[in-house]
Amino acid sequence: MGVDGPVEAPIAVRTAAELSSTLRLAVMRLSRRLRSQRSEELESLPAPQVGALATLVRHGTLALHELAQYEGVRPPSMNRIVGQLEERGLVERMAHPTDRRQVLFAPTREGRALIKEDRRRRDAWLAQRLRELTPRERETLRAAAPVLEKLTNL
Amino acid sequence: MGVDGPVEAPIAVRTAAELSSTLRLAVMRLSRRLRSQRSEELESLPAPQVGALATLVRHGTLALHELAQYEGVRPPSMNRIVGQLEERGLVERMAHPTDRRQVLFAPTREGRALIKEDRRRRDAWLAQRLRELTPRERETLRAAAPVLEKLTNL
DNA sequence: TCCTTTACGTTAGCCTTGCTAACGAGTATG
DNA sequence: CATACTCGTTAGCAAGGCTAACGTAAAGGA
Repeated sequence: MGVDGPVEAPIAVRTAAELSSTLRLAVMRLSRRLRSQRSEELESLPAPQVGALATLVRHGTLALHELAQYEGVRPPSMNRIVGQLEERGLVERMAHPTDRRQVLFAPTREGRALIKEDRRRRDAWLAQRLRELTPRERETLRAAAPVLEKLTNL
Repeated sequence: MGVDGPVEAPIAVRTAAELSSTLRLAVMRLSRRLRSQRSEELESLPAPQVGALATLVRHGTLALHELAQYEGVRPPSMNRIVGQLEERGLVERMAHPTDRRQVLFAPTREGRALIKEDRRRRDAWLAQRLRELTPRERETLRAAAPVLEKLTNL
């Protein structure tokens, strides 16, 4: 670690393989840093609950098995998670309009506020880092952002 | 699909706040995708063991408490983790040359090979995605890679 | 239509993994 | 040389994931 070249000559990215591995490393590390910038109120919430709540905020209303699938967890596990979220008043359950087997979950106003605050927090952290770049570097990232976004949809 | 240029009108990234949130979202999503591309041999290894092994490969030789710190885990937990890695022949323990309290851990040849294969796997996945971009988009990412790397070091 | 099959959510019970507390051995410090 | 501190380890506890099994609801076939 810590063997950085001079600032004027950052690591050259020439070959396709270099591009892959540099990009992979940077993205993984940056996401770790971002993940650690959790807001204080969410600190007290276990990670699985945060994940489920965030997914509910993103998608609106989901059945239990759908939510479990999104979170990469089995229905019984998700059952426990949403139970805890419900106890804290962060999600609410309701009956499916036509299929009475399904139980739908949606975030409450409070749940939504919590997630929003967390995003705001991470954005603020990243924004501060971006301010420490040169205008030219920011411009580069501005151009790259849509491409990175496209990459996640391939 | 558009041939070239901003025909698809991807999300415009104008303000600083937009840049932060777009970048944050893309980085988090991309890292999730990357994380899921774990190599088959590592599939069988629990995540904590993979993490510890990867850290050992990156840093070479570490004492137990250092490794625990890197992985954000308490010494007793790390103790169990390296015990399991040792059983599988992926790491080996040795005495500290001067301080007889400390126990040093280093990856074995096999452990190193496993992590290397995993990285190769993820690189291959990302490289394939990159090939699906336009040359112009790749060029954009090539310019952005060093900036992203710098970002992780701020 | 009725009977069988499938899907959904829930409960029960197990296993893994993290933690704190406590301790012995080794090192630093007065 | 006695005391305080550090490191690794063990023991025991709590949380969270999983599979198995079950009741209810919907879908499908004779």
